Amino acid sequence: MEYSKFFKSLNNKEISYLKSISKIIERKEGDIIFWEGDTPKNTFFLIEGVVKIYKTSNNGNDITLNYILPPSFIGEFAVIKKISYPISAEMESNGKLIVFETKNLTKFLDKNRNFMREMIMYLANKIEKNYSYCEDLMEKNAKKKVAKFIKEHEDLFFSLKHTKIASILNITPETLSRTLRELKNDGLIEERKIVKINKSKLESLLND
Amino acid sequence: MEYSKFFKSLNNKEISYLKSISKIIERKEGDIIFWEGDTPKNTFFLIEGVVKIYKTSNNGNDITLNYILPPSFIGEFAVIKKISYPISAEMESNGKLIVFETKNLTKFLDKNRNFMREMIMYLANKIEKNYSYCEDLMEKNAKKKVAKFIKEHEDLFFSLKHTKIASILNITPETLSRTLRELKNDGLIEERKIVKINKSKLESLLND
DNA sequence: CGATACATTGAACAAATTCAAAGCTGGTGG
DNA sequence: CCACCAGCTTTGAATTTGTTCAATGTATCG
Repeated sequence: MEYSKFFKSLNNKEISYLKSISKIIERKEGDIIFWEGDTPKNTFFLIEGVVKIYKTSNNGNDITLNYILPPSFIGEFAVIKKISYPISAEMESNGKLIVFETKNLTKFLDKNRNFMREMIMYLANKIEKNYSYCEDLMEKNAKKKVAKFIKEHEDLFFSLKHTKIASILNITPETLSRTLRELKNDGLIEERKIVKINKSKLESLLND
Repeated sequence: MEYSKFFKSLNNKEISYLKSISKIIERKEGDIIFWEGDTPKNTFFLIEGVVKIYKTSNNGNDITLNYILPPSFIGEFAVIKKISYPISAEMESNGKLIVFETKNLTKFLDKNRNFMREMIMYLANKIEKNYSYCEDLMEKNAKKKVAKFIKEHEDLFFSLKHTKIASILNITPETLSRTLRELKNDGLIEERKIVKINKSKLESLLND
């Protein structure tokens, strides 16, 4: 796996150091990456799939605070602050992660100026994304909320289950279902039936 | 003004450099710090007051994305990313700001390892706060939303106008008013009437 | 004493949630 | 190959909750 794709400012030696203090793991939809309260002994970097950041409230409901698309660290702020995770992270789809040993990673960060620069840029990006996500969430009109999500994440719209999309948008699956119907009625979404072409049968028909 | 209070890792020389590329300004409630679309020629650091971060949607409604309490940079991510502000910032109360020349500040950041470290910690903090704010906003129940705000920001609850609090919480002033009444009825809030003591009149009564 | 800005209240309305039931779909075992 | 099950999706009806808009109340300041 080409780490250099994710950490562009680092030279070969530095990249191989990062490789030496990490490993790549695969995770399935529904797998938990870390729970609220966990100590960040490992630092996770998403390279494939979708991750949901959430909190479980007293009454047991999950509130989605963010979703993370690769390439991105997950919960890096707790790592940097050296506090236990105040949030949970769960796979919303199958995916892959780089898992770093936190201790070595933070040591490396503290020593390496380029990596620091990259981290600053990375954190700034994350803040921007969080604002943008927050903006989407605060849209109270479900129709606009869903429309925005489809527009910005067509790929996720087709690859994630509706329950997962609903959870990302903090709406109920029922509302999502009804909203999609409305969007279809309004002609904003077209329903395409997938037509499988069975070539051999076509051939045989033509040859009759 | 003791910059060293805000930038703890810097030595005297560095602090006086920061002073040389900045000035302190005062702003009043309702003043705009920057508009969405502005180029971040200046970088703002809040040292007193409350700032609202928001976006104006197509239909003209403001959506609050965050509120900022001192000491804190405002819109620092746009400065770091060298993009124009994708958000607006407005004073929700009277306050004070440090205004840096962005060009010199970013140059300084790029050269100074301690400042970089401090910035990384600072950005991590901001991400954490944003999640926490997001959590509060996503609470759909107005009663809990308001209760949480009062609990976490008793000072702001008493110092900000209700319209400002409502705007921070993304609810209408009417809802806030009704919610506060409910909280009072439930005994979660006690209404204390402030009794002003007019000492001179008291004196004169006693001297009669 | 207005005037102005802010706060509260009421009634009608809009929109999402909840809960229950029914519909689909893909996979498994007989 | 069919029947059945489990998980996901859709639909309906009742309910809850916040918004909107209009009106009234309240406070502060010249």
